[in-house]
Amino acid sequence: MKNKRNTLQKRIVSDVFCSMNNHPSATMVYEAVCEKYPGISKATVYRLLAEAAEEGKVQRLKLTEADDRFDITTKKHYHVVCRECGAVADVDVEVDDAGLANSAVGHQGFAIDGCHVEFIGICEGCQKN
Amino acid sequence: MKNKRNTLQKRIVSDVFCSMNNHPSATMVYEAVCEKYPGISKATVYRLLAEAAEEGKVQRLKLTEADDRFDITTKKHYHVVCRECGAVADVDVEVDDAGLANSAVGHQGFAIDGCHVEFIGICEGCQKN
DNA sequence: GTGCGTGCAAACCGTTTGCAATCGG
DNA sequence: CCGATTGCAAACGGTTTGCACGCAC
Repeated sequence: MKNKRNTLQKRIVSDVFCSMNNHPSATMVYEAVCEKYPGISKATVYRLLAEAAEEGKVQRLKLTEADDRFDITTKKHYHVVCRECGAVADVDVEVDDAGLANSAVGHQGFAIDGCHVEFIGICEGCQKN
Repeated sequence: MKNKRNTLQKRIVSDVFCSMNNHPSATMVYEAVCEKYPGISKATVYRLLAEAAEEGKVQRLKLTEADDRFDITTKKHYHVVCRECGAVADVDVEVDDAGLANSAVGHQGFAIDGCHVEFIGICEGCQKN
C-alpha cells in the first residue's frame, strides 16, 4: 500500500469539494479550486478526485448525462437530474433495487445482479422559466 | 420541414444498422458500415444516426457507460448492461416507472417527472471466464 | 441548376498520461 | 535523500462542425 502525502493541493481540493453541495463534476471542482489557488493543474484535480473515489472517501456518480459527478455522501442513495441544466440533487426515497434486479433475472442469458435508478425532472431554478 | 434525400449512404447505414442486434454505438455502426462501403465518413454515420433518432426511427440510449447506443426498437423498454464487456441487451420486464417517480416527488424543489432504470449484470459470454 | 448531403480535417470537451521538476516525510 | 506528487503539454476517444465539392432531385 502506497504511503500518501499530505500536500497543499490535496488539502485545498478536499476543502473546496466539501464546501460544494451540488454534486460537482471534476471540472466544476477545478474551477472552484482555481479561485483559491489559481496555480493548480486540472490534472491534479482529476487525480485527487479519482484517488478519493478509489479510497471510498467520495462517491463517483455515473449518471446518464456525460460527465461523472462526485458526491460527499458515500452511502447508497438516489439522485435526480434536471433535464434543463443538469443540476443534481439527492433523493432520499426507498427503491426496491434488489427486487427490481430479481424480477429481471434470467433474461438473455445475463446474470443480472443490480440496477441503476436515476430520477429526471426540473430543478427549482429552471421551473421559473 | 426539410425535404430529405434518399442517398446511398443513408440506405447503407440503415441496412447495416438494422442487421445488427447488439444496440451498437455510432462507432460500432461506423465500423460495420466500413466493411461494405469503406469510403464512408465517420461524420456521415454520426449525422445519419442522429437524424434517425430525431425522427423517431431509432431510439438513442443514454446509458451509464460513456457512449450512446442506438436501438431499433423505439417503444419504451429496459436494458441490461454487462459490467465486463459493456454488451447491452433488452429486458422485457415491467417496471413501475411512474410509481417510482411519484414516490420521489417533492424532493429538493425538483419537479420529478420520470426516471431511468438500467440493469447491471454479466453477459453469457463473460460468465464463462 | 439548386441546395441538401457528403467527405475531410480540424475543433471540441472531458479526461488521461508521460515526463521532468519539486516538495513532503 | 528519495520517491510520491505536481504541472505542463500532448494525447486520447467519442463526437461535432466549417467548408468546399458533388450528387439527388
